[in-house]
Parts: sequence; structure tokens; C-alpha cells
Amino acid sequence: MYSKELLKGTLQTIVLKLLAENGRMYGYEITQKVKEQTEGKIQLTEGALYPALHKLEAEGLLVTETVNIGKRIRKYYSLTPKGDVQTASKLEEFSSFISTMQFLLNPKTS
Amino acid sequence: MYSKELLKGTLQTIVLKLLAENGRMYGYEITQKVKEQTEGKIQLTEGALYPALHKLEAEGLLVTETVNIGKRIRKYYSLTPKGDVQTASKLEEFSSFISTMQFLLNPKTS
DNA sequence: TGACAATACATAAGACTTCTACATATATTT
DNA sequence: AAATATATGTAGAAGTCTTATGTATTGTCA
Repeated sequence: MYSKELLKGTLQTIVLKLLAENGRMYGYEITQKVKEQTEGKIQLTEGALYPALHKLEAEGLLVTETVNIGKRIRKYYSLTPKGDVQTASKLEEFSSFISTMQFLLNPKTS
Repeated sequence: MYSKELLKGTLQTIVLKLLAENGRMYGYEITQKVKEQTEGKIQLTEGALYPALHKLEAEGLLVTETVNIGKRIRKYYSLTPKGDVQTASKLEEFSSFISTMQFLLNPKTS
């Protein structure tokens, strides 16, 4: 597990990228996918994820579909066209940020 | 300039690494160095930097030396042995975090 | 020489993100 | 029957950083 601060600012990017890859996902599924793909190194908490999802929805980047699974409700999130655009730009920004940081922190080998 | 959120959690690491490289530096010098080395892509604000420096000092990772340049005061910061250790561990953590993120965001090529 | 920009320190108030803890409820495993 | 996993969500607090402000000295250029 990484210090929490590092994760700040990357949660949105992670969520958007996963949705772009998987079409549609629900909250719990996202937490599990991240945990699984990072071998437990990144674990999203509900307290961070749900507010983030709601915010992205309010901004028009995500839409929801509610599905009944037995008696339980499941809320699927998927990208809007605007969300697609934002995902691409977030990924690009993150990638550029990493390059800059790697250069800054490792000027000899970069 | 990157969205502010991305920078979160990296400020300490940046400061520690610069001090490890340059021996001792003062606040303004740090802001200029970062700006210069990142071609303006990362710009530290004083409101973020000084509280961070004070915090690191309070934690025993940095010590200060005050030097008078004419009538102006200059406060040099340098790493303590404890600071050296922390720098290494922060850099390691950041590097590992980047690997994980790259894998997560780009599963095909990683 | 007067004005402006750069150097250099610093704090205060607020925004934003995330965490911890809690609340609720169903389904599955032991 | 109890515990764990699935599933969504909120409230309050913590932490980091931003914006704005303040003070003072030094350098530059018109």
C-alpha cells in the first residue's frame, strides 16, 4: 500500500480508464478490479470512490444505469462522449506528468 | 502546467531529492530549480513550499542555517541523516507507485 | 531617479480530495 | 447461526495545496 497522498489526483484517471476499457462497471466492481490488477497495492475506499463517481456523473462524464440483481440494486457507470474525451486527455496528462517527474527525480538516467 | 491534483503527495519527494542532490538550498532556490528543470511544467508556490519545509524540519528530516546576504536573510535547508533515509524510501515508493500506475493504465504495453 | 520586476521570506483562509467510520441490506459460506 | 462477501452510500475529519496577502531588499531599465 502506498502513502495515501500519492494516490490523490489519480483516482479520477483510474476510474475513467477502467470504464473506457470495460464498457460499464459498478462501484464495487471497480474497487475489486483495481485491487486485483495492482496485486493489492492500490485499494480504493468507498469513501473516496462513491463521491468521485457522483462528481464525474454530475460533470456529465458518466451516466448510470440501475439494474436489479435479485433484491439488490446495482448501479452501472459508463462513459459519455464527453467522458471519452476527458479520459484521453487525463491519460495524456498523467503520462506527461510521469515523464517530467522521472526526469526531475532521476536526471542522470532519463 | 499540470492539473494541481497530480502534484499532490509529490512535493515532499521533490524537495528531499533536490536537497540530496544539491547539499543545501533555500526556499526560493528550490522553486527556481524545479521550474528550470521541468521547463516550467511544475511550478511550486510559496504557500505550498514553506509549510512543507517547516513540516519536514519539525519532523527532523531537515535542518536550517540562516545566512545574511547584505540585509536580506537567507535560510538554507539541508538533510539530516534521518532525512537521507527518508529520501531514499520516498523515492523508492514513488518509483514503485509509477510502475503500478503504468501497469494499471496501460495493461497492453507494460 | 523613479518605477517595476525579481529576490526572499512567510502566513491565513479556504478549497478540494481522500480517509475513517458508520449505516444499511442481501447473498454466500462455514 | 454466525461470519464474511457483496453492494451502495453519507458524515465528519484530516491533510495538502491554492489563492491571496504581507513585508522587505535588490537589481534593472527607461
